[in-house]
Amino acid sequence: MSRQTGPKVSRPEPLATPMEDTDIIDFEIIELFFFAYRDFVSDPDAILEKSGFGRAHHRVVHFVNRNPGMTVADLLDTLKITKQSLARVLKQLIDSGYIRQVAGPEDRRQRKLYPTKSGRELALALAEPQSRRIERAFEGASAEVREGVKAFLSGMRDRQKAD
Amino acid sequence: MSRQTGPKVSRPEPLATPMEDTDIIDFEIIELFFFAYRDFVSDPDAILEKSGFGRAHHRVVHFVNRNPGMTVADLLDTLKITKQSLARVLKQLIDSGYIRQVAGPEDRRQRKLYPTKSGRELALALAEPQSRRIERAFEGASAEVREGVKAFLSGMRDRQKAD
DNA sequence: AAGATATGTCAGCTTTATTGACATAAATTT
DNA sequence: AAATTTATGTCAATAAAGCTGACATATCTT
Repeated sequence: MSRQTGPKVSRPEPLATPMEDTDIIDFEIIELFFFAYRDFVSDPDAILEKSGFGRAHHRVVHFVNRNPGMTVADLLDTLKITKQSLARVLKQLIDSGYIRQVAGPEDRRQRKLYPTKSGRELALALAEPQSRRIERAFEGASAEVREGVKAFLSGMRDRQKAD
Repeated sequence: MSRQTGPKVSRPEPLATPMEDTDIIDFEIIELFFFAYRDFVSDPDAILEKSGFGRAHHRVVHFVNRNPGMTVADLLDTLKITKQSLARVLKQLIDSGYIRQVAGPEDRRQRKLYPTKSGRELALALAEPQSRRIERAFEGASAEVREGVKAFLSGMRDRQKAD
């Protein structure tokens, strides 16, 4: 296929030894985290594709339900995506009747976002399998471990970057 | 803008109350997990974009380094993506000298994948900030909590689905 | 010899993101 | 009042990373 035709290039030797955890690198957790998240989002993904929505819609529905009245700017800040990326997704959710916009009572430039009843239901339906998965993962865990997991996940976040 | 022009459609009322944790839904962990993962992958993303690579390249480099000699089929299985999706990314990594293919010694149809020296270095460079983040998140955690976090992450994975 | 398997490749499509440019309405500053 | 800034929306083009379907090749198995 790519059978080395041109002038012979000396290619570096392949390494056969696996990369293991070292003093400085914790590959085990890195990998566990990857698999955990991959499967964690697969539940809602399966539900969403029936409605023609994707992961991006899920995030928007989730946060608007958690913080009704949040503005578009708040949402951009939370999701760390661009305005244009959000726009399409948000428009579809509004057109489908899952989210409503209301002009801000003080600042009328703002568009405050609220879930509708069906938006609330969608958010709950999406969260349910994830929540069951979490409960399963906690099976047999002590209260200390449960709190420890929360602290760990919280500690994985970026510290506030100047703004 | 989208100023309701046509026949008046009665739109559902917006809901103003936030969704809180219930007996059945654990929104807190769902959200912590989202933020944790978002920031966790942002470190390598920043490194990768300098080389013109993306998240997909990272995953391939990681797993080939962890399991040198794995085949293309193994990788497809691990990443749960399609052959065609993998092909483009893998080709770029091979062309750039980070990964080498070697025909299987027993089954010569197989292409066993190995990292080169620079492939190993890339994998380590990508893992390093993630590992520091993990260590930071574990600060002050007891051995029990550390084990509990691993068990939790492991428990979040899908159980084996029949194959 | 026939069929199955592992891989590669071509062509086209979709989703989710990106950037840049510009428009509008409302609030704020001068 | 005029100018500027802010919050939002929108148009156009692009990119990354996935997808499906179809087909080719080499190799192994029966």
